[in-house]
Amino acid sequence: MTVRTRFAPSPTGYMHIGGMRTALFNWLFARHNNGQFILRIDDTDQQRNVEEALGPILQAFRWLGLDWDEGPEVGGDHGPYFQSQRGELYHQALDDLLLKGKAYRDFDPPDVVKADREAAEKEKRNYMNIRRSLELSDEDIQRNLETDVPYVIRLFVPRDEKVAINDAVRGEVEWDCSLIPDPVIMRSNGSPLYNFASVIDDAQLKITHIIRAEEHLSNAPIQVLLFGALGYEQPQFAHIPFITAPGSNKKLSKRDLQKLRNNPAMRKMFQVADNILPRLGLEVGESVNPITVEYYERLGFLSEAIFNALSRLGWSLDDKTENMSRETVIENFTLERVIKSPAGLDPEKLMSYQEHWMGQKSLEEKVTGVLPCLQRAELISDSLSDDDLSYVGRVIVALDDRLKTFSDILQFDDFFMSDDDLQFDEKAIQKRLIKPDDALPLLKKLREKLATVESFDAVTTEAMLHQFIEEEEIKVGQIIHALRVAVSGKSTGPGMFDCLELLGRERCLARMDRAIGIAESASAS
RNA sequence: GGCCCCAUCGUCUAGUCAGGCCUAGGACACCGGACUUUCGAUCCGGUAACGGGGGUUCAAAUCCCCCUGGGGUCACCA
Repeated sequence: MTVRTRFAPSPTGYMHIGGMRTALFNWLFARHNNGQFILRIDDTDQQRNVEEALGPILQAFRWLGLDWDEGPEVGGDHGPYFQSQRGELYHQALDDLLLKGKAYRDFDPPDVVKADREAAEKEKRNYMNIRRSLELSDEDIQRNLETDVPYVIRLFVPRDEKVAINDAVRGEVEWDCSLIPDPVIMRSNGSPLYNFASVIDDAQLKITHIIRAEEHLSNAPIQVLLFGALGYEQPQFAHIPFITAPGSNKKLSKRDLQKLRNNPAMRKMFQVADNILPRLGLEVGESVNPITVEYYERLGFLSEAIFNALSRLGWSLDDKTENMSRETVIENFTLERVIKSPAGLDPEKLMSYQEHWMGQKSLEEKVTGVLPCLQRAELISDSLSDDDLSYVGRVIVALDDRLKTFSDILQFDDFFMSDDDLQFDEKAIQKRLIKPDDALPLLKKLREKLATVESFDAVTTEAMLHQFIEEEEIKVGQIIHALRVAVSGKSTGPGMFDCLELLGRERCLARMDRAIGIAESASAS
């Protein structure tokens, strides 16, 4: 039998990282078993524009490299793949259940049901719905229908039975039906509820394995009952652990976005977003934040890294392998190696995957990755000459592994700013140019020497600087920090002489003049 | 509260089903050292865990029971 798995996102306008991980496991299981992965869209009661809200979600799938065999854009033999278009199928199933007596119309108005529930709560007993409508005669029911008395349809739960699943990750889990109230499967307005629609869809789409997050475990008994009542075979369930916020064991939720900001492990991710996103013309919000996939794409993370990190949330290959390619994960992914306990998202671990995969990238790939960031931040023009490209390449070579995400290039914007626009870090100027008494005189002397050095390549300037140090009888540290601040505006950066060579003589001298001017006027006042 | 799930270093996890190879392995983080003009990187080294209590057994992280702790879910949401 062909393995078929699915993921059923609601068109919300963003892809949650936890949902992405669930989708990934479904996709991996399908790919590992040469099966099919289906995307189905849960767009019942959607007010917003579905197509627009679906865009970022499909984009997240494409970015991560998760292709789907059936679903939006690609179609398939089991469609439609939008729940909103499957209404007819739900009603056929409903009629079937009603006919077989497996479901019934409940004419109790909502306030009566609510009162029942409150009464049970008050008496501290378990609420079970009172099946008053089951007492109705056929004539009563007929009359109710003719006079349009509103009703919902409930599944008739056989209270003397037990339901069980053999979960692929959790093993045998059993529920006592005597504790399960009859669930509503169709609203009074005629629309189906999730638990019901989902079962119909899964059955009709011939889904063999339902892989979903643990929070759905309590939906399982009802769905199992539904599969049985409809005469469908029960699919294999696999309830994978949900993802928790760093240092917590609570489910990572979009509702706790503000709380996450204060989470020590997440703080850095938000700070990066606050600093970088505006420069890219974006801002932190519902759709772009550390728990959405778009955040990582926008900030120039590698999809290989996110794929790797997501794979490791609740799954491992063995006792030591951490860095895995898509192929390796597909080849080795089994539900057997999915863990039961919650999986915590660790931004630092994620970053270590990112560093690993960035290290695998060629210079060309890095240039390509960095360009959109530079262009969006208007640090480089949209029409690039070969010289521009090779300059970006040389900067990246100098940056070496300081470039961890593509957007990190913005931290080294001094290579791309004009000499007049360059911002000097005030603290750095203070510490390196103003505070040491000898800094300014030395820097001025060095400036004159640099102006006359015959070539401005890294080797020559380095040799020159060492000669300068000997002549002045100083240590490297007494001049090089001042030089760095003067030339880049910052106190840290790539190798000093690489920086000089990249910028070239004219730009270095111009920047040194500006820095000297700033420092002098600051110390004068 | 009912039902259900879970429990190994600070974190993610290997080991649990088929008890001994576990003086509990790896990774991230952290601490120290080396290198270094800064930052970063790299290389060496180090600290650090089986929630508690009972069993079973020659032997328990692993099997059984109880306790404790944490979590999920209880809609005419998905």
